[in-house]
Amino acid sequence: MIREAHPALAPQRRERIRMMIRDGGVARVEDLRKTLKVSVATIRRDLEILEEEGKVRRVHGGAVSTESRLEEAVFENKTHLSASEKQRIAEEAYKLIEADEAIYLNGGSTTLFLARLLRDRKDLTLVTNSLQAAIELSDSGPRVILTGGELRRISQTMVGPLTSAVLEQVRVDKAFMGTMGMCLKHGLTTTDPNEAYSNDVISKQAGKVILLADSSKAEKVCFARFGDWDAVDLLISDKKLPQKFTKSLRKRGIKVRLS
Amino acid sequence: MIREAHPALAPQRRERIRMMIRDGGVARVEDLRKTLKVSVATIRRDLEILEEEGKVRRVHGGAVSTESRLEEAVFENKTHLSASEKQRIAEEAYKLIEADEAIYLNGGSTTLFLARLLRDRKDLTLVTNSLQAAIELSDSGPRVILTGGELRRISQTMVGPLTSAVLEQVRVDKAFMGTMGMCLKHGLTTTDPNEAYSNDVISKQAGKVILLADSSKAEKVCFARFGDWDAVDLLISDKKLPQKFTKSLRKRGIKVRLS
DNA sequence: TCAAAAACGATCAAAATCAATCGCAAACGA
DNA sequence: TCGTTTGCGATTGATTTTGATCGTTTTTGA
Repeated sequence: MIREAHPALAPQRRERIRMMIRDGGVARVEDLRKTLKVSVATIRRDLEILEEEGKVRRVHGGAVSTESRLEEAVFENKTHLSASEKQRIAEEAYKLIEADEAIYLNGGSTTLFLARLLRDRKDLTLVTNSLQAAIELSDSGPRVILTGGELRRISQTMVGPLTSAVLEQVRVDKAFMGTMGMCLKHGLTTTDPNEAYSNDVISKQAGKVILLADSSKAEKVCFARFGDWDAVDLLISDKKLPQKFTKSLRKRGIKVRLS
Repeated sequence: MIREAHPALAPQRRERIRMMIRDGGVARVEDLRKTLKVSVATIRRDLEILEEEGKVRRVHGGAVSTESRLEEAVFENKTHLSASEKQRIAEEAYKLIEADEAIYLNGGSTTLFLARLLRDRKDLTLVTNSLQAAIELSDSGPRVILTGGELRRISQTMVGPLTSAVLEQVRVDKAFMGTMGMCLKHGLTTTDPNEAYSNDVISKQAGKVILLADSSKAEKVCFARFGDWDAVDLLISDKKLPQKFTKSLRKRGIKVRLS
């Protein structure tokens, strides 16, 4: 029987399960097994304990949350839509992060996936305007710096003029940015002008700007424009991204990586 | 048997272990052994001592922090310790809030109770450095403005120099402040200097400073001093507060209300 | 309604971790 | 100098955790 080299401590693992179930509302045993890299037996035992503690309720195939959290339908649905693409994009992005770097994550489901990968990276400094990312890393992981500002409920991010007060005082090596829309002609767009403004500010403070966007975002245009393609160093997307899109960007000197 | 040339003194080593566990939330025996270059037996003995002192909780494979949220029970216990007093104090404080006001809440369990009472107050603007308060009100309630800054894991608050960048740009009608210690002689104190500094800054930006502290805080002194009794307009506490305490404050022109 | 598939629970063995014990070496005081 | 104390490392048997197996139960879909 081969055991993991440096397994997480049991309470750590259970806490993570609890978080996943709380945030997602539900979790399947199989998904937990893959994420945590332990056997289903262990997952089941953990769920049993968590159920005794009243933190989750077991059902056939997994468990559901008892601590009904904020999680509104809108946000969650978006997270699970094309979740596997987002996961792969996040994993690809993770490879770019070197030791002791300072990075920025904005709000959005793709960047949240990336945040979850940072749990064991105590060497990093993470700057973010995403409340969800902060919650995810609130018990362990990198040094976390929140931007502050007004809480925008629908996206669970901090935005507005106050945000830039903090942003202007930090420098990050890499900014990983999710976006709502990316269009060759109209550039990068999101729904809220305040959100756009924050993205703009941090782009200028970042050594490299790395755009994380699955193919569903291609040629979409939202209300508020931010940055410009020129500011982007690298786009990480999935294989369904139209060839034309990739080509055009590369012609402009923007690297494109498809996971 | 080969011993290290200049081994750290035992208490030094234990302090280091305690710090590592506090910062990281957890530590495994094997990792500690490699870091500190002593045998596992020694690590275990140290953990045993630290557990007796209540500083860590041992688990199979290592130990977890008792101060972090990982060990939910402890945090919850602290919240529930004299919970009814805190609840009543919060309710009393709530009565002071008028329509359309801007208020500030710092971190702490008492202010968290107050935050929970604000769920239906869409007219208010809430400024806070407490992640927990923000989560509590993340789906509905007042306009929420977070201060930003570095996330302090133990208290789940945002602190440090970056915080003041935002704080200096806002004005609030009333600041509701929890504290760790209040002493007639040594003033108001908390455990972390950064936390203290944030409290200081907002005190100056507030129309009225209202201290929320149950009687267990009386005559307690912690490490980092903030503000001063002169800055406080009103103290809300419970009936167990020593008479002498109440009298002395009133003589100084500070209102005291016992719920 | 029935059969295949998936998930479950119980059980056992391997591996990691733990606790108890011993002995050594340095520090200390008489 | 000598005995005592203290801290540490090593050994060994016990305990805990984990993964795999297998028979049973639940779900799913025809």
